[in-house]
Amino acid sequence: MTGQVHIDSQTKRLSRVPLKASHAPHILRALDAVAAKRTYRRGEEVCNSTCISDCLYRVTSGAAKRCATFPKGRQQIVDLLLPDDIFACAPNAHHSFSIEGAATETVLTCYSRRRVETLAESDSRIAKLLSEIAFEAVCRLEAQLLILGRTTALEKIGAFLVELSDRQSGRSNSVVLPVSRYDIADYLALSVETVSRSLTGLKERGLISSIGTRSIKIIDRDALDDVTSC
Amino acid sequence: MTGQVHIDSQTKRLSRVPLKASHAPHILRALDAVAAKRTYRRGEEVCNSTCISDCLYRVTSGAAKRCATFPKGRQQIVDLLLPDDIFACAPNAHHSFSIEGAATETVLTCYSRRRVETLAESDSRIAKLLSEIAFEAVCRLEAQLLILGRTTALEKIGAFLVELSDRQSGRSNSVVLPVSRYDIADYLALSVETVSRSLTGLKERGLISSIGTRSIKIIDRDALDDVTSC
DNA sequence: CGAGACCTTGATGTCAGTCAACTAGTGTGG
DNA sequence: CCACACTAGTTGACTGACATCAAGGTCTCG
Repeated sequence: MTGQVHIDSQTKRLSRVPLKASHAPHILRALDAVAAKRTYRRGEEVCNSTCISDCLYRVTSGAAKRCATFPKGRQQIVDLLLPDDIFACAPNAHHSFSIEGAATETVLTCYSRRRVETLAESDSRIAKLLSEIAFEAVCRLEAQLLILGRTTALEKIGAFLVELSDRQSGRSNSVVLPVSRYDIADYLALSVETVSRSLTGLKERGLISSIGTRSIKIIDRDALDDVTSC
Repeated sequence: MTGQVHIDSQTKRLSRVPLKASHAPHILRALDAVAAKRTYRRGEEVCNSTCISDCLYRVTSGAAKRCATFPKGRQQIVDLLLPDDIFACAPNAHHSFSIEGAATETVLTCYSRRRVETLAESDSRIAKLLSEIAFEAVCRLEAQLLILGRTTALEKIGAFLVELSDRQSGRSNSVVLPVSRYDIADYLALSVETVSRSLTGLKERGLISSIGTRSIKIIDRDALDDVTSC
């Protein structure tokens, strides 16, 4: 399917390979002529689950977040959408979700969902594409679930950085944080303070270094993997 | 799609409706003639992500768990499969999953995945069914994510019971725990002791009562929802 | 310059993990 | 039949980690 497992012969460790082996974005891009592009600012709402959107979105640049709001106000980010991720705003019986821009500038390409679904009925490749989109969503959610399942904040932050690094550039050691610490906190179910403290903790241990507040360099990836694995 | 939102006029609260509005199990059941049934015992492995299975499973009775094992031994249950849930064992680049029987007796119906996928290419209803299966998986994962995202153990346990109640009988107030406390702990990323303590805590508050160890009655659902919502 | 969002650090209380002990049920084999 | 081992569940004592509250710092934008 999408993404493959490679065994790094040196470290005998499962190395992460970006999941972008999918050709779904490529196929969708063929429809860009009839698609609409829009730029969203941080916090600007793309859509929410009360209004059933007739759109399929592809992140072109920046980042979007799908978040659920608990009755007492706390937010939980359920999915972090990065460039080339495709998503729709499905209604959900149990919770109300909203999708917002998360980076300072987020560009989304919007495809007519009905059109794509109609195409899917005659073209099995499009149908397969829809399955693949869902499959990738499952993969992202599983990955986040495993991050949330970790016990300590350091493990969560470490795993988050590793995941982000994999999803972004694949092999490079520099990670760009597209979202604020507050969003990271909502993503990891931590408080902002703990996020901040954990990052400085990783710096003090010499595992990462920061270039500004929004860019991080992974110095000792093996040690980071050790911290991460619980 | 699957599942609908009803507003309970009395309580003005979003009431949960089972997601089983899906007709996917129904369609698949039409294939039961060419499907294989098997019974699994607790802990028995159905398949794991190293061997790519050519099967699509439907839970007929009992319960199955999809779990990931962290390097240092801890287990995280990533998906809890209850009767009429459909799942496959997809390979995952990042983690190794295994699917095991979780109830004492779990019956799975196994369909040929290749056959279903071939059917999907000619029959758009089958293709849609595959999308729907994925969509339901996304719903389950999102629900679990929101449970894991809660802060206190009481909230997690409460939300877990509510979710289980919804997925099982819909409206009845009795919840059958198909899995052990240990599995609940792995599902909620808690320790067994905390699971036990939280359950007795809910009992002491008079929100639930237990009939044996594996069956629970929800006494005060509103109060349980209050505990749950953070 | 001031306002506001974003980030960091410190002090403190609470909650959950860990270790340990105990009970109950279940199955096995002599 | 009983002794034994094993699994499942519960409860208690203790410690460590995270949330919370509070304060101060940095940056951007009007």
